[in-house]
Amino acid sequence: MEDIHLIVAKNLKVIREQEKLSLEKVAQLSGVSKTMIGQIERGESSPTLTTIWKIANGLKISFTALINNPQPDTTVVLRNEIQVLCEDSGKYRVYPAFPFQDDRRFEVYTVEIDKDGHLQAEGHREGTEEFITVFDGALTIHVDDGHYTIKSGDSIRFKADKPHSYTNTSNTLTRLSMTIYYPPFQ
Amino acid sequence: MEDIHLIVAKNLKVIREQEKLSLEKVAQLSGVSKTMIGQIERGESSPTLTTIWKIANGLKISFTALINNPQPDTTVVLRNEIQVLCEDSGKYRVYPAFPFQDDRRFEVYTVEIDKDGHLQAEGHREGTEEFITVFDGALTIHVDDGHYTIKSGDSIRFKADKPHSYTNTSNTLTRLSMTIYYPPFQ
DNA sequence: TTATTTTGTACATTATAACATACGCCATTT
DNA sequence: AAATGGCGTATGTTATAATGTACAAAATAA
Repeated sequence: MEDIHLIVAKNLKVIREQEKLSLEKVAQLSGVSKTMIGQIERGESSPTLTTIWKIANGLKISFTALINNPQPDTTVVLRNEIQVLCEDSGKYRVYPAFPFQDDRRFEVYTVEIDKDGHLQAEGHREGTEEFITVFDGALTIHVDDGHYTIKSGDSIRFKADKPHSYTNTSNTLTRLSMTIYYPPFQ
Repeated sequence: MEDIHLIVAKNLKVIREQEKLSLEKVAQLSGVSKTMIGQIERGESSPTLTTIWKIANGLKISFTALINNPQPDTTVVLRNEIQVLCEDSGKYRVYPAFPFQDDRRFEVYTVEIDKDGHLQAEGHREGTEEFITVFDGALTIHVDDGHYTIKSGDSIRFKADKPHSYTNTSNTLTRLSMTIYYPPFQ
C-alpha cells in the first residue's frame, strides 16, 4: 500500500462503504462514470486531478480525505522489498529505505559501493545537505575541490548543493547510510 | 483561477521559476516528460495522480504544495459569472455562489423558482441540513409528510436527509438563499 | 556579426483515463 | 422455482494524458 492511486483506492472504497453508497450513486453524485469509480477503487486507474476533484465534491469531502495516507505508528522496511537503483554498471547501488514524503524534509538511503565503484552527482537544490555514516569499507567524497575519506564507523555531513562524487577507496565492499535533507522553500 | 488543474498550473510555474529550474530540469528530476510539464504549467492538461506524485517527489515538495489554493481574504462572486443550473424546464434555477470546498462544511446557493415551478429532491447524506431564507415570493416545502410555506422575509431550517420538494406557491418569481450543511464523516 | 547553447512550444504517436453499453451475480420477492 | 431489481464487473469505443522528436525564439559565447 504505497502508490498514490492505491491510497486513493482504499480511501474511496472505505468512505463509500461507510456511507453505504453504491457505485451508481457515487457516479451520479460526482458526475464520474460508474465504471471509472469502480476502476479507481480497484486501483486499476490513476485518475486525473479533475476526476478526483469531481468525486471529492460529489461526496462533499475534502480533496485530502482521498489522498491522505494514515501512517501507522510503525513501519518495517525489508531490504528485499526495496526497489534498488543501480549506477556505474551496478557497482553503485542505492536502496531507498525512507523516500521523501509530504512535509518530511529528508529521505534515508542505504548505499553499497563495490571495489572501485564511483558516482559523480550533480548538485541538489540550494541548501541541501547530506549526512553519511560508513559501516563497512571506506568512502572518499570530493566536493568543492576538497576531498574527505570516511572509514567504517565514521560520519560526514556536507552541503550537497554543488557537484560532488562518491568513491569506494577501500579494497572491499563499502556500505553506508545516507540521509539527505532538503530545506523548505521560501 | 478556479479549476483544480489551473491551480496546479500556477503553483508549479511559481515553484519552478522560484527555483530557477528549466522544464528540462524538472523533467529529469521527476521522470515526467518536458512536454507534459509544460502542458501542465499552461493548464492544457489535467494530470493524473501518479504524474503529480512524480513531480512532487522530484522537486521534493509536498503533494499539497501543488494543489493548495491560497485563498484571498476576500472573494467577490458576480451573479453573471456563476454557471447556472436549471431544472423543471428552466423554471427552477440554481446559482452556486459558494460551492463546497475542502473542509468548509457547507455551500451557499441562490435559487430562483418561476411561478408554478417545482423540484423534487432526493435525500442528501445522513445528517445534512438546509437553511433557507425567502427574499421574494413564497416557497412551500414538503418533507416527511409535513409541508411548510415560507413567505418573503421568513426562513426555514430542516433535515434534508430525506426526500423533499420545493414549490413556488406564489404568483410571482420566488427568490431564496439556501445554505446546505454536510456533517463531517465518522 | 555569426555560431552555439539553452529554453519553451508545436507536432505526431502511443498509452491510458473515461465513458456507454451490456452482462453476470446475488439478493429479495412472489 | 421463477422473476425482479440492484450492484459490481467485463468489453469495446472515444477522449485525452503522456511521450519523443523536431522546431523556433531567446540567450550566451566567440
